[in-house]
Amino acid sequence: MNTPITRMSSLFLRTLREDPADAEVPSHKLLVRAGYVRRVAPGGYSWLPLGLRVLRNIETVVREEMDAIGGQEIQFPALLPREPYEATGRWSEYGDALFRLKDRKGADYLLGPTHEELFALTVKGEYSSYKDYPVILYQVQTKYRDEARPRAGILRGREFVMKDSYSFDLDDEGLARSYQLHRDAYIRIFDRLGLEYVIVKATSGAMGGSASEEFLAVAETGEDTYVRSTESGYAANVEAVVTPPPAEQPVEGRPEAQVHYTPNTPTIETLVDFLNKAGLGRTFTAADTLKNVLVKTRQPGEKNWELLAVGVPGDREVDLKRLEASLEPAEVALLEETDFAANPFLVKGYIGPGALQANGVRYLVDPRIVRGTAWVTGADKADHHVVDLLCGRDFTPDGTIEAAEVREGDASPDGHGTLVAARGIEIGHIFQLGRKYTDAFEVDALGPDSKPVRITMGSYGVGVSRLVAVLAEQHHDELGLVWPRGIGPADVHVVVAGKDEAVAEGGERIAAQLSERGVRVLLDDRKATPGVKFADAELIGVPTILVVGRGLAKGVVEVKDRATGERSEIAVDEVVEQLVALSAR
RNA sequence: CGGGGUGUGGCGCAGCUUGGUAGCGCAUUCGCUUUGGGAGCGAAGGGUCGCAGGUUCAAAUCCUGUCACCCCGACCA
Repeated sequence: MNTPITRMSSLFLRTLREDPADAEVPSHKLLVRAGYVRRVAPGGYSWLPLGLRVLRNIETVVREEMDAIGGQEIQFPALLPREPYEATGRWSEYGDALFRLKDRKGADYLLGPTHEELFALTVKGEYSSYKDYPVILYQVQTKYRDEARPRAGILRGREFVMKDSYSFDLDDEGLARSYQLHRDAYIRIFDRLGLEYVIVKATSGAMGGSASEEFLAVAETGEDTYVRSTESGYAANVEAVVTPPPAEQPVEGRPEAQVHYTPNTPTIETLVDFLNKAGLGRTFTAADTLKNVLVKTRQPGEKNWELLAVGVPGDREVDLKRLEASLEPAEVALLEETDFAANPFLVKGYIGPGALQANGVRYLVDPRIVRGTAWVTGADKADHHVVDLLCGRDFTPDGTIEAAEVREGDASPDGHGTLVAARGIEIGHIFQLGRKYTDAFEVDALGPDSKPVRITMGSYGVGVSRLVAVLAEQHHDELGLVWPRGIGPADVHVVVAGKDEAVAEGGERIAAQLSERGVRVLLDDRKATPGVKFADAELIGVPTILVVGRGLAKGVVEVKDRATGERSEIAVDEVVEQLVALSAR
């Protein structure tokens, strides 16, 4: 029960009065200023004593909730051989984000970005009967990703701590149960941490698999954009929004497509303007036009790029993130001048479905472009557009693709309400992987009928180190950090304010009493002025600040709530009881 | 990889245009004063000015090259 007292006089800590020059977001500035972390390399941070405590506290919450759903903790090396990742294709599919290295013999290794392969192989190695399943295994481990651009301090590093767990089930119902268990556990974890977050539909990215949701912490500084419906519970990462298609229309009896001479109309805006002045007897908007954007794609491991045309309504931009998510795991790049030169049928600014399909270019369109819709689009020669080009009659796309930007005010995909957008930071991601990995390694259990059953798998991640920054992002004010109770580096920060011996002894005595009762105490016993100590206490962000100072002679001390700023004078002989009650979780 | 920016004591910055013995604030050390809101006075330690080459009597400053880092965009816990 007796917890050690942390003395500021000997704590390995130096706070900074000024923001570090390289920090932009509040969490980065404050965690560095308050002495929680220090930068060592781009995307690599060392954890100093206070920071490490917060990290460990978060790990504890995560472990408790994982254990509560029957998860069993194990630990793999971060340094892994190439072969398992070769077997699942991820050695190449993961792309440049994978840290690859060679040992002295020239053998390929990688630093694990996530461990589906190893877990699948391990289960295969140990378990062989249906009686062994289901099982949930997890680890809390340092992961490595060669991020193109680490940023925002520990929010996006190249080395970070992740809790990753994996479920193994005999059938889809079992997988659904394991998925739900994790979903519920994550809700408990993030609730306990006092986070504001949303659960959104997600794309599965490089992991493969089907059902997938993300937990996004609400934060303006977040890198993910998500949308939610104004009227229903629908919420999704913009990358995962599925566009509801309009009704098809009849093709018979519709006006013929007509090519018009449209000089000087290389953009949608100039085109619409021109048509509306051309006396065609109707008004056009950008949404009546069909914009064809050319990109090139390359499958993982391939050398050659392939042309792809994407058709979207002219009033919308192509959202590259959405496009890439749709084409995963293929790489996507915009065309360069040399590509246009090599394909003379592509007339920049006037590309239409005709030339694309005549030249065998794969042509995918936005789901809004359904059979019977009429479009204004390029006529494949400079300064010419075609009007009334009818989908299903004059052109037939090779399929649809989610690539157009999602906008606030768009209809919600579930048919209820419209969408609004906000930003978030991904803190958890849950996947129903299915059998991608168990197929690769032939992970089977022998069923009751003595026939093999292919195991189905789920994978679930929590960004543990990222959570330190996310908490800082959501819980701070202009003075510094404000940790939720139980998560911060201490429960009570005792400030000895005053130089005389009695005050110092009073602080020591209360600190000792608190520690005997299991309260984690940070005791500021430094010979600094009160102003310095108050400022540091506020910067460090322990939830309760206890000031032992001039009131002590009258038998009172001051308790300050860091979050609300509320102060109250409490009798010395009652304060310990009160703080014990406050700090009990 | 594209665009923008920065490299000067531990941290934050000035000096560079117009070459001439490297400076300020914070932090650190010592002394005295001070002690409920980042104290005052005095003293002190600490810098290959990112690196390499060039121009020059002389380079932090000008020229060339190079490296690193940060920020904005494409990847992800």
